[in-house]
Parts: sequence; structure tokens; C-alpha cells
Amino acid sequence: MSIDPTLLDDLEWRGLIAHSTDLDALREALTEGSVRFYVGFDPTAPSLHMGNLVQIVTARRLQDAGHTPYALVGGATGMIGDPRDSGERTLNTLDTVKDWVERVRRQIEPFLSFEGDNAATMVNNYDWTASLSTIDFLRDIGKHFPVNRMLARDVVKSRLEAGISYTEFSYVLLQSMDFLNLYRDHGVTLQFGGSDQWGNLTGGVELIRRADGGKAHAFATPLVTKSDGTKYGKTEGGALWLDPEMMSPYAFYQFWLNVEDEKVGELLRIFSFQSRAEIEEIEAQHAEKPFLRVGQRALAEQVTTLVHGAEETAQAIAAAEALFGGGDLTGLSTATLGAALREAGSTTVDGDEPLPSVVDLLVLSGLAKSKGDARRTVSEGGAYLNNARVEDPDQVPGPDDLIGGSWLVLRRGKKNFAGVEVR
RNA sequence: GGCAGGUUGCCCGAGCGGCCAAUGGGAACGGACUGUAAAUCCGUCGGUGUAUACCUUCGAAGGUUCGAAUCCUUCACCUGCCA
Repeated sequence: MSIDPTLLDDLEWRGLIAHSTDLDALREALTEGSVRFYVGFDPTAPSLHMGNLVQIVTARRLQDAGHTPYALVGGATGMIGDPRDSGERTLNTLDTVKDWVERVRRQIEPFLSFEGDNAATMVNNYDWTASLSTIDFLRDIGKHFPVNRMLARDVVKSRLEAGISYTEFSYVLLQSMDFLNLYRDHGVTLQFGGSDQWGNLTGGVELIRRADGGKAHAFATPLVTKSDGTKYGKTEGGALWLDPEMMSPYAFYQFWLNVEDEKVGELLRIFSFQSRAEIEEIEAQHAEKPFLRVGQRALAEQVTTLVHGAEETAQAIAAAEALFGGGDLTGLSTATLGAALREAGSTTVDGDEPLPSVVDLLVLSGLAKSKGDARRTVSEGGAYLNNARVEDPDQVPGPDDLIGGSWLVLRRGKKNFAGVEVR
């Protein structure tokens, strides 16, 4: 595998480097040969999310450019918990962490190549942390961490008032130790992570210098936020999960399709594997005629393909076209409509029973969280049956409403669809 | 261990015996305008076929009272000061 010398320029252009240690030194290292680098993922949930995806695509870019990935799953650090502003974490049980470690590992693997000269390696920091004695830890690692410096970190400072346990306070030592171990055992000299990880990243670089007199590098990717600075991922139902069980490919596709205009370019640069020229072309088209949503379409298609594959993406697109297409749903074939609705989310109702009212259907389909919510939605004019606004909350769909003899299309607001299959 | 303060709905935060399903802000949701965008404006935001009603909710469990998120007791957790 040959080394791509333009890698760092590309990363910078994509805005993927928010902070870094000596950039010139890193540039030199990245052009000299295949750099062994690592990026860690803590199992804090059963699935990775959009924030992790930034790291994943960045790792892939580095591997594509000839460098050698070590993907770390935090079996140990996941049991401790990285301090965050919102307060002390609740510790998860060992079984939970073990389960999540496996899930996270399986989620990462498809994004990297495990073949060739620069094949990726999966590691788990539990392997070198679990058996470590407290005495060794305090002597060999703890000695290199001045508490006054640790206290100065922003996360820690922000937590001093509300409280922070020794457990979370010590987190940086564990992550730094990971870097040191990978440096010693595998020659890993670069770590990157999200910008909230910056303190942990530099902790490792410094530990390698203090303990071994070694030279290592680190950079942080930016935190992806909405244009008003708040976090993404708080869409309906929570974070933007990569696991199709937790977020359907349709919902995933819809998220990207609905990205704000101002963010399209930034997100394309971060997540798309298209070249600079191609992305700039899309941005130009988008700037000229934003209402065509060329940027969003490209972004949604590419990211969904990356995460869920071409087939799921094609179905998500087909579903979107069917549901948002013309408005006349009756013109669609049952097969097309059924596929679209299953993609968007659907429930089944027994055709031998009398059909439930629209209000009940809204609750059954999950579009409303209670009957009151459903009634409210109807009275606000936000409920639709087969693309026609529902005026009467007690309306009961009749046989004539069944598209293709078996489907009802419920909608809440402009873009929340759910199917009801009657059989 | 002692003293003081705190624990309220998705989040932040008022309320400190009845007028409290609980002020306000944010998030979220719906409508209008659009382009399945943003901004803006309007509305909604515990549950119940809608009710001067009932049920669940103000850290947990008891108690006082005609009546408690509000008072008392115990417990748990958090913060500060003192030991």
C-alpha cells in the first residue's frame, strides 16, 4: 500500500482537524510511511451513533491513505465512564458492558479493511487493564499525572461544583495508558478522537513522553452541531443510531435529507468519500438552487449507503419517493406502497375486527403517544389519513379507505408516516 | 461524625399548607409560510371518549391535617462548611 502524501491536506480541507499536536511533525510522520494509529470507542450504548461515525470515516480515510488502524473498544474504560458536563454517569453492569462491547466491535468492523499490508486490528483495553494491579497502576501510570493539571481540565472544572467521583476523575489515566500500551506493544504513534476527547488524547501523548521519552501525535475531530450550535442527534426518538434495529435505514436517510442548508457542505466534507472537486461541484449546485436539495440528496444517499448498504438505501429512497411523491397514494401499487410503509414503520391490524378509529390508529402506529396526544393532533389539523386531513377524531376508516385492499397511510404533520396493514 | 443547603415533569428551574397537573425558559410536537431547509408568527406540550370529574406525578417510605410538592419523622443520594 502506498502512502498518500495529500492526506493531511485533505483532512484539513474537510475540517476534520479541530485541534492537533504539532501539525508539521504529524505531516512529516504521515508522509514518511504507514503510521499506526488508534481510535477508541467506549461502549456507552448498544449502538454507535453519528458522533462515532465521524471517527469511523476518519479512520477509514487514514487507512485508505496507507496507514494502519487499531480500532479500540473500551471494555475497561466503558466500565468507568468518561466524565461529562451533565454529571456523574450511572455505572453499567459487567454483563451490559460485555454485550455492548461485542455490538460495538461488530459495528466498527465493516468500515475497515482487515487485509493487506496495513490491515486493521481490533483491540480491547480490558485485555491489559483488567489484570493490572492497583499498586502498579499508581506507580507506573499515576505518578505521571499531576493532579493540579488534571483539575485544570475543562470537564473536571465544570464538575467540581456539582461533584465528580474519583472513578471518573481517573478516566484520563486509563485512556492515556491505552495509548502508552499500544505505543509500546504495537508501535502506535497517533491517536485521534472527538474534540471532547482532547484532554484524554493529549494525556496519552504526554504519558508516552514522560514514561518512555517517546514521540506521539494526536488530533481531535470537530464536534458536529446544528447551525445554532446545539447537538445533533436529538431527532424524534433520540440519538442518530447506526444500528438498524434502533433506527431504521429509512429514518436514518430522512435525517440526512432534512439537514439544514447551511450544514450540507460541512457534513458532505466530513462524511462523504467523494473527492474535493466532486463535493465542491455539489456545493455549487446546492448554493445556486437550494430548493432542489441536491446536497441533502447526495449526503443522505452516500451516508446511508456507507452505513446500511446500497440495497437498504435504494429502499429508503423508494419509500421516500412513494410517500412524499405526488400525494395521490392510490396510484401506487400495493407492493410499492407496502414496501415503503414497512420501511417507514408500520403496524398490523386484524381485518376481521372492526377497524379502530383514527385516534386509536395514531396511537397504535406510534405516531401519537397517547389518545390525548392523538386527539390534540387531530384538532390541530396535523393528522392525515391517506394524505387527506382528518377532521373528526372519531372517524373510522371504511373498506374504501384501504389502498390495494389492505393499507392505510397515516401521517402526522408533514413528514411522519406510518402504515397500517389490515389483514 | 456535626452543621447548613438541596433532590420538582424530556432538560434547566420557580412554587414552600387549599386558587397546583404545578409559573417561566429550552427542547419537542402541530399549523401558517416554504423546498420533507432555515428564520418568523400562532398553537400544543401527564393520563382517561372531555369531565366545576377521576387517576398518576414534585427522591423513597411513613405521619400530621378536612386538605401536602409545600409541615413532621425516618431512609437514600448530592453540595458546602466544620471535624
